[in-house]
Amino acid sequence: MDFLSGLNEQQRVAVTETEGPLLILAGAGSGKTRVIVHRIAYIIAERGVAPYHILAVTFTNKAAGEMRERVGRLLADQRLQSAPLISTFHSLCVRILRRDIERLEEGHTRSFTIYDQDDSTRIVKAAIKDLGLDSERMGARQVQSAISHAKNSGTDADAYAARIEYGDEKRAAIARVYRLYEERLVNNNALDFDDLMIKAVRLLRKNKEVRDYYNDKFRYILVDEYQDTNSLQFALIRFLTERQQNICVVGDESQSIYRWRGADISNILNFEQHYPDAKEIKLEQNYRSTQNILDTADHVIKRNTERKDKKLWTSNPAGERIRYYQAFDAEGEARFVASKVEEHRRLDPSIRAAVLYRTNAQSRVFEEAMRRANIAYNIVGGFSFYERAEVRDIISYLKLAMNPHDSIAFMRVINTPPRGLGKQTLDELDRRAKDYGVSLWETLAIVTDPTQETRGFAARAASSLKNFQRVITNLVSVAQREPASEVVKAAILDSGYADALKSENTEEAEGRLENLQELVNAAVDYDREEGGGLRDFIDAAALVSDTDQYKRDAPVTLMTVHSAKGLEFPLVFMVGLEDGLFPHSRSATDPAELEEERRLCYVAITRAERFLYVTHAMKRRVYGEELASEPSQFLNEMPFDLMEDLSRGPSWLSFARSSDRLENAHAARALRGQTGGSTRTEKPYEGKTYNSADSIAEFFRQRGQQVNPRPAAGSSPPPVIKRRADAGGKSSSTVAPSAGDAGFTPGTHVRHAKYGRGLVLRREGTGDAAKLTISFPGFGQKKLIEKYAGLEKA
DNA sequence: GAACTTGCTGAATTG
DNA sequence: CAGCAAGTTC
Repeated sequence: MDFLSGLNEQQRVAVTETEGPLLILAGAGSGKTRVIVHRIAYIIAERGVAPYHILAVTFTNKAAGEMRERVGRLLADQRLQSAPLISTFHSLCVRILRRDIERLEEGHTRSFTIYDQDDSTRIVKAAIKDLGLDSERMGARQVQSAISHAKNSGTDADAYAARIEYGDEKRAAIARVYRLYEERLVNNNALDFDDLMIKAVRLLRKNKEVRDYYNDKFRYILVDEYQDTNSLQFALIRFLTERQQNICVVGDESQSIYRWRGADISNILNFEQHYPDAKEIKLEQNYRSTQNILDTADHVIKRNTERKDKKLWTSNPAGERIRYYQAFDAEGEARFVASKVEEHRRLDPSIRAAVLYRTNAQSRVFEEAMRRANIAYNIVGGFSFYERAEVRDIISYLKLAMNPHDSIAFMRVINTPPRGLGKQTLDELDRRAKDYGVSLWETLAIVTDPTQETRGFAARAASSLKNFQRVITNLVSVAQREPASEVVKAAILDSGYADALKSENTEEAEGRLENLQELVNAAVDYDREEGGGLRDFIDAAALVSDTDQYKRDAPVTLMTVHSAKGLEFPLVFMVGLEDGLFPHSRSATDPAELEEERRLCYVAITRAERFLYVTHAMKRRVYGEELASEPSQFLNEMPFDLMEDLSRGPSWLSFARSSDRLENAHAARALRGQTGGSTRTEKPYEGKTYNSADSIAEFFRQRGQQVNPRPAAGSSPPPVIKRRADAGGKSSSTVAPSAGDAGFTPGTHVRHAKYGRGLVLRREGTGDAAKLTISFPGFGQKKLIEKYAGLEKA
C-alpha cells in the first residue's frame, strides 16, 4: 500500500520525516488528521517499527477513536501483532498510574478511584461545611476552581498556605479547604482530574525506572492539538522524550482556545527552543472551505498579534457569500436558523449542519425551534448520559464494588434508593467515622458488629444499615468473579434501585429505567470489545467527555464553539454574535483573553465548508430579564463585501455599510489599540459604525411597539428594555426610579469622553448610586457609576 | 424521614 | 429563569 498517494508536497514531508523532533503547523482544514494517520501507518509499514513503540496523544476520546479507526483501516492488510497506543492525555496517565502509582508513596494504591468534577465539588462543599466556613459566602465551585488552578500550577496545599498575605481571609479559607480536600482524596484513595496529570508527571520525575520503561516503550510520539497543551502535559512529553527525540507535534496556534484551562500557547510557539534540532513544516492548503469563508476567517484572525505568520489558501471556488441575519430576539434567531436548515435540506437532504454558540445556555431556544420544525438534531454538551443521576448512582455502586472505602460513592448511594436513612443517621455515621479516623465503610462494620452495641441508632436505621452493608458486600464478591456487565446488573437489581423506580410508576421513572438498561448494554458491549474488567469500565465512564457525544451523521448538531473544534460541516450557523456574549464579557478586560475569543471566532468560521451564517439578536433574556445587545465586534471585523444581508428591514449591517468613518474614530482607535497597535499595511479601519439604535427603533416601529431610544429628560415613556428589578436591593421606595430621574435608561445611546459612543444595557441602583452597564463598540462592556461617568446623550 | 414550598443566589468555555 | 439550600408540613 502506498501511504503517500493523495498527499500534497508538505503533507508528504510531514509523513516521511520520521526521525527527530518535528513541528507541524497545520492550519484549519489542512488535512491534519490525515497526516497523523498516514504518518503512523508509514512508520509501522515503511520503517518497520513495531506498533507498540508508537504513542499518539490527543485531548478527546473522539479524536483518539477516529484516529484509531483510520489507522486500523490503513493497516488492515498488514497482519500486525500489536496496535499503536492512541490515547487521550488523561487515559494515558491513568494507565501509567494504574501500573506504578504506589512507587510515588503518596498514599494512593493502584486501585484508586477517579473523581470527576461533580465528585470533587461534593468534597469541596463538604470540606467548606466541616470547616464551618459557610458564612464566608464561598461558592464551592469558585473554591474548587481556585484549588484546581493552584494544583495545576504546581502549588500544593502547603505552598498555597505559605503565600497568604496578611488579612487575606479568603485565601486563608481556601487554603484550609485545599488541605482538607487533598487529605480526603488520599483517605478515599481517589484522584481528581488534575491529579491524573500531576501524579503521572511526578511519578515520571521521581522514578527513573518508570521513566526508562516508557522511554523504551514509546520510541515514536505524536501529539495532536499541541497548542492546547499545558505545562503538565508539556512536562509529560519531555519525560517521555528524554532518550529519543522522535517527537512530532501537530497544532495551530490560531486555534488555541484553552488558555483558561492552563493551555500555554508558548509550548507551540517555542517548540524549536525546547527541541533545538526541530524541523518545521507548514500545512497551508485548506481543503475544507470556500475562498469566501477562508477570507472571512483570515480577515478576523489577522488582528491578533500572538501568532506565527502563515496564510491559508485554497483552490476551492469562492462559493456563496457569508449570510448575515439580525434577529429581533433569541427566539427569532432560532426560528431563522431552523427555517434555513429546512431550506437547505430541501435542496440537499443529506447536508449536515451545525449551530455553534458561545455558551451552553444558548442551546435551549435552538432545541425548541428544531423540535417545532421537526428537524432531527443532536446536542453536544449539557447533560450527557454519564451525568444522569441514575447512571451516576449505579456507577457509585460499581465504585463501591471495587473499593468500598470510597466515601463519596458511599454517601451518594447509602440512601439511594431511599432506605429510611436520614440526615440524623448519616451525620452520626459520619461523626463516628471522623472519631475513629476510618472510612465510612469501616465505621459501618463497627456499628453493625453484633458484639458491639448499635448505640445511637434507631432500630430501623440499624437494620437499614445492615441491609446496605449486605448489598455492598455481595457486590464486592460479584465483582471478583463476574464480568463488568454482571456487576452492573447486580448493582441495579440487588440495590433495590430498579424496584424503587418501578414502583414510582411515572414516565420519568420509566425513562430512567431505560437509561439503566442502556448502561447495561454499554457494559455488555464493553465486556465483548475491550474485556478490560470492571475497573476499566468505570475509568472509561469517568473519562467520557461532552464532546464524545458528537454523532457524525446527525442532520443538525447543536454545540459550543469549543466542542466544535476539529469538526467540519457543509453548513454552519454562528449565532449570538453579540458584544458581551461573543466575545464574552468576562474576557473584555484582558487583551490576551480577547485574542483568545478571536481565535475562538476563527475556529467557528473555519468549521464551515460551504455555507456560513452569522447571526445576532437585538435583545436577549439573561437571568430571566431582557437585555439589549449590540453586535459583536467580530462581526465588524469581517469583510462586509463578502457578506449578504438577509435581515428583514434595516439592520446593523446595512447601517454599518453606509455610515461615515468619523463616527467611529474612537472604535477604530480602540480596535487598533487592543490588538497591540500593529502597524499593518492594511487599511486600518473601514469606517463601519455600530448604529443600531435606529434600527432597533425601526424594528419596534414595525412591530407596533413603543420605543424610546432617546428619552427626553423629565418624561420617560416606558423603556423598551426592562430595568433589572431593583437589583440595588435595599431602597424602600423602589417604584420606577427611572421616572423623573435624569439618568439614562437601558436602550439609550450615550457618549463617554474616553470610550465614545455606547449603548446602555442595564441600570442598577437609583439616584447617585446608579450603576450603568454600557456596551462601547471596541471596548466591550463597562460598568460605570452614572454620577461620575460624565455621560452625555448621543 | 420524606415530600413539598419558599427564598436566594448566580452562568463561560472542558477532561 | 434556573438550581439548590433551608424551612414547613404530613
